[in-house]
Amino acid sequence: MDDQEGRQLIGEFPSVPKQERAYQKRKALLESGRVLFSDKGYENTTAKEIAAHANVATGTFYRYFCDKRQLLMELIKDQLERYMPPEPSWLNHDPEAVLATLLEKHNQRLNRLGLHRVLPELLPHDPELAEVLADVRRKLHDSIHEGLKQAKELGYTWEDLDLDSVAWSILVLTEKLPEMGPETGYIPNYHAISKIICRMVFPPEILLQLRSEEKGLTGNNYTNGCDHEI
Amino acid sequence: MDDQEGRQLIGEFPSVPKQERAYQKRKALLESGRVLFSDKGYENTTAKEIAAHANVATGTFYRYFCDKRQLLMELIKDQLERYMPPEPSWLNHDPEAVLATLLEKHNQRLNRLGLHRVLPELLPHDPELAEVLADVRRKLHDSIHEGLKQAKELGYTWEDLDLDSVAWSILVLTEKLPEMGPETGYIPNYHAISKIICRMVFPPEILLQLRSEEKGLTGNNYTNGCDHEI
Amino acid sequence: MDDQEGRQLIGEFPSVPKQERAYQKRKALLESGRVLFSDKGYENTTAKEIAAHANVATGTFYRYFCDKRQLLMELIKDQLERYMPPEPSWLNHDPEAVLATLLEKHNQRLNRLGLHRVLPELLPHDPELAEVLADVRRKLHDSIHEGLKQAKELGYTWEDLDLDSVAWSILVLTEKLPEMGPETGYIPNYHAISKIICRMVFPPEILLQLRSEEKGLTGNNYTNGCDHEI
Amino acid sequence: MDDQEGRQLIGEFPSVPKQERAYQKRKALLESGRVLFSDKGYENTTAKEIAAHANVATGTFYRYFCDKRQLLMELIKDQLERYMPPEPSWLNHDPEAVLATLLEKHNQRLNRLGLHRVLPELLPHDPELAEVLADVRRKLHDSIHEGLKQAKELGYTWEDLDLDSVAWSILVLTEKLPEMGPETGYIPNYHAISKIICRMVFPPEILLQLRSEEKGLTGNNYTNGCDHEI
DNA sequence: AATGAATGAGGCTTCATTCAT
DNA sequence: GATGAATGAAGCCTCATTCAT
Repeated sequence: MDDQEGRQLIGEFPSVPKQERAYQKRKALLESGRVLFSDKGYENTTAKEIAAHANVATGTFYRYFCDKRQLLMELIKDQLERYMPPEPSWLNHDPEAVLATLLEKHNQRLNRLGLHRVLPELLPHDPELAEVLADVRRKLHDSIHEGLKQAKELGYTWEDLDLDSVAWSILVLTEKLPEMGPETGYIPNYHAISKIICRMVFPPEILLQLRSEEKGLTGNNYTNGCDHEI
Repeated sequence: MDDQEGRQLIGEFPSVPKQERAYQKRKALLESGRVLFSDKGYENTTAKEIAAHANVATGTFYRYFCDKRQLLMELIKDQLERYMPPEPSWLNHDPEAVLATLLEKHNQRLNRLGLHRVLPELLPHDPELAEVLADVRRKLHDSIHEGLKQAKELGYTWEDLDLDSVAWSILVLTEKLPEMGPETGYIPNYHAISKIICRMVFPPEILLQLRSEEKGLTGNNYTNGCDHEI
Repeated sequence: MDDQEGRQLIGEFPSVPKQERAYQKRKALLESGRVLFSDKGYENTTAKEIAAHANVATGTFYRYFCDKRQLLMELIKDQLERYMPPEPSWLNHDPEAVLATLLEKHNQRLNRLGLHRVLPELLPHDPELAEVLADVRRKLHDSIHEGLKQAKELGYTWEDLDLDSVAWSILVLTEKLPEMGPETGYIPNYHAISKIICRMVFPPEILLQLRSEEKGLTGNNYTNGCDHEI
Repeated sequence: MDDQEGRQLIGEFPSVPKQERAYQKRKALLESGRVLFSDKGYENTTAKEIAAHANVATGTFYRYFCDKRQLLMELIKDQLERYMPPEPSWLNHDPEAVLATLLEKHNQRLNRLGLHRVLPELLPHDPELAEVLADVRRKLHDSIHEGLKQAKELGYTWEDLDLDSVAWSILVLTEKLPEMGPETGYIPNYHAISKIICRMVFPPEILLQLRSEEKGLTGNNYTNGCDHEI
C-alpha cells in the first residue's frame, strides 16, 4: 500500500534492503497491533503478544516503537484519513442513495480497521490521543458542516437548520450505528439510516425535486409547500 | 436494601449504627469507585486507590466487594434505571420542547454518573457486562420503539418510518451527544437536537398542528381522527 | 471430660457461670481448630474459620489464644498423652494378640485426633513444636525400649536385639502404618503388623512357649530350640 | 533433557550458551527451591525468596515455572527415581549386609534431596501431588512385594508371611527411619535396621544357610534346621 | 539489528491481628 | 467479655521495558 514512500531509496545502497526489511517489520507490528488491539483491547494486549504475532522478538518491538502506546498512536495517525468520510455530496445526485452507499463503504472501512473497539478504552485517560481523535472528528464535522452550509445557502435544506447540531448528529450516527451489530440487536440498515439523515437535512419536496430534475436542479428557496410523498 | 432498617435508627442503638456505618462505607466505596473510574478509567484505578479515596484500608474494600469488577457491576446495576430515559411522550405536548427538556435532564444524570467514560473500556472484554448493558439498551430502544409505533399508528409520523432504525438513531443520539463536551468542540444544544429528532419522526405539518391545537388536536393523516390523550 | 478442673468454682460466685461459659468456648475453639486443621491443614485454616466453626466472633478467638499457633500448641499439649501408647506388655499374655489390640485402639485414637495430618506441616519450621513432639516420641520410645529391655533381660528376645533400633522401628511402624488408608492402597492389618513386630522381637519358640504356658511362664534364657510353626 | 546439546558446547557459540545459561538458571531455581523448601517449608518460602536465592529477579522465576507449586512438582518428578529403592535382592547374597548397604545409600540420597521435609506439608492438601507420591510408593511397594513373593515361593521366608503387610512395613521403615536424625534422638543404625527387616522376612536358619552357601543355594523348602548365631 | 531472557515495580488479594462499639 | 469490621503487611503473579549476547 504505502510501500512507495518506504522504497524511495531502492537501488541506491546496499543498506536499502535492510531498510526495506525494517519497514516490513514495522508494518507487520502495526498490523499485529491493530488486530490484537481490536480483538482483545489495548490493556489486554501485551507487547510480547504483538511481537510474537508479527514474528519478531519482544525486543524488536522496542526498536520500532518507543512503547506500546506509540504503536497505537501510529496506528491511528496512519489511518486517520480512513476515518474521514468521503466528500459527502448532498446536491448533485439522489442524496439518499449516495449517502447510503457512502455510509456502507465507510462502515466497512471502520470495521476492517476495528479501532473503534480500542479508542473508547483509551480516550478518557490519554489526553494526547483524545486530542488527535478530537481533531479527526472536528475535521470530519467541519467537512459535513461545510457541505450542509452550501446546501443551506442554496436553499435546499430546512430553513432553520442548526448546522452544528445536525453535523454532529450525522457524525455520531455514522460513527456509532455501524458499531452496532447482531449482538446489540440492530443490524444497520444503511438505506433507512440514510433516509433518516436526509430528513434531518432536507424537506421532502427538495428530495423529490432533486430526484426528478437530477441535474437540471434549480436552487430556489424552499417554500412551505407540502406533498411529502416519498 | 438495608436502607430502611439501617437508616431510621441512627443514633438509637449500637447495633444499628454498625449496620449504618457499614452501609455508609459501602456507599463511600461505590462513590469513590465511580469518581475514580470516570476520572482515570477502570484499568488505571486500583482497588487500593478506591479504598484510600473512601478513607478505608485496602482490605476493607474486599469486605464489601469481592473484587474491583464487582464494584463496577454494582455501580452499574444500582444505577441501571438512571440510564433509562423517562417515558418519552411524543403526542400530548409540544414534542420538541418536551423532548429537549427530557434530553437535558437525562444528560445531566448521565454526566453525574460519569459511567459512560468507563463502559466502553470494558464492553469489548467483559461479556457479562456487555450483556447487562445490551439489556438496558434494548429496553431503552424498545420503549422508544413502542412510542414511535403508537405515533405511527395514529398517523402522526412520516408514513414510511423505519421504526427500528429511527429508534436506534434516537438512542444513539441521546446517548452519545451528551458525552460530547467542550473538549470535542460541541456543546450539546438540546433544543436543536430535539428539533432534529422530531424531524426524523414527524412531518412538519404535524408538528405545527400539534403545537397549534394543543389538545383539540385532530389527527388526520394525515387523516386519522384522534384524541391522543396519553 | 476435663470439665472438673474448670468447674471447681461452681456455686461460689456469680462469675462462675461466666467462667464456665468461657471454658466451653475455649473448648469449642480447640475442637474446631482440631477438626479444621486435620481437614484442611494448618496454613489453610484461618483464625476466622475456626472462630466461625466454634460459633464465636473472630475477635473472641484472640481472647482465648494469643495466636493461631498457640491454639495448635494447646491442642497438642492437651492431647499429648493420647499419643502415648498404652503400656505395652510383652510378657504376660499372648503378645501378638495383645499388641494387635493395642495397635488398633491406638490407631483409632490417632485417627480421631487427626493431628498427624497437621504435625508434619509444621514440624520442620517450628522448633518449639518439634521439641514438644520429639519429647513425646522420646517418651514413647523410652517406654517401648524399657519393655524390650525387660523382656531381653528375661531372655525372651533374640539375643542380639538392638533395643534402640527395634524400639524406633516399632514406634515408626505403629505411628505410620495407621496413617495409611485406602487411598494409599494399604488397609492396616493389625494382626499381621503385630506378628511382624513380634517377630522383630521374639524368636518363634518363645512366642509358642509364652502362648502355651500363659501364666506359668518361666523366664529361662532362650536356648535354640525351634519349632516355629505358626 | 537439553543437557547434551546445551553442555558440550560451552563457550563455543553465543546461541548455545544461551540455552546453557537458561538451563543453568532453571537448575539453580530448582536447587534453591529444594534448599529453601526443605529448610523453611513450602508455605514459608516465597517465590521471591527462591528467585533471590538463585540470584535472579522475581519475574525470572515465572519464566521457568508457572508457579511455586510447579517448581515443587518438577523437583519431585525430576527425582522420582531417587525415591525408588535399588532393586532389593533378597536371595543371592548376604541379604542383611546387602540391605544395609542399600539402605544407607538410599538414605543418603533422601537426605541430600531433603524433600521428605516438604512432602508431608502438602500431601493432605494437594491431591495431585498426593497421587504422584502414592504412585511412587505403590511402585516401591510392588517391587518389594514382588521380591518377597519370589523369596516366599522359593521357600526362604516365614511360611505365613503376609506379603502386603511386610512390604508396607519395609517401605515405612526404610522411608521413615532415615528421616530421623540427632534431633529426634535416633541415629539410624543401618545394620541393625537391616537385621530387623531380615528377621521380619526370613527365619534365622535361612539367613545362615544363605550366608554359608552363598551361590550354591538350593531352594528347598525351608525345614527347621537352626543355628541362629548371628 | 535482532533476539529473548531478565528485570522489578506494581496490581490484586488474603488473612493474622487489632480495636471501636 | 463479645463482636465483627477494619487494618495493612505480605504473598502471588504480570508485563512493560531493558540489556547482554
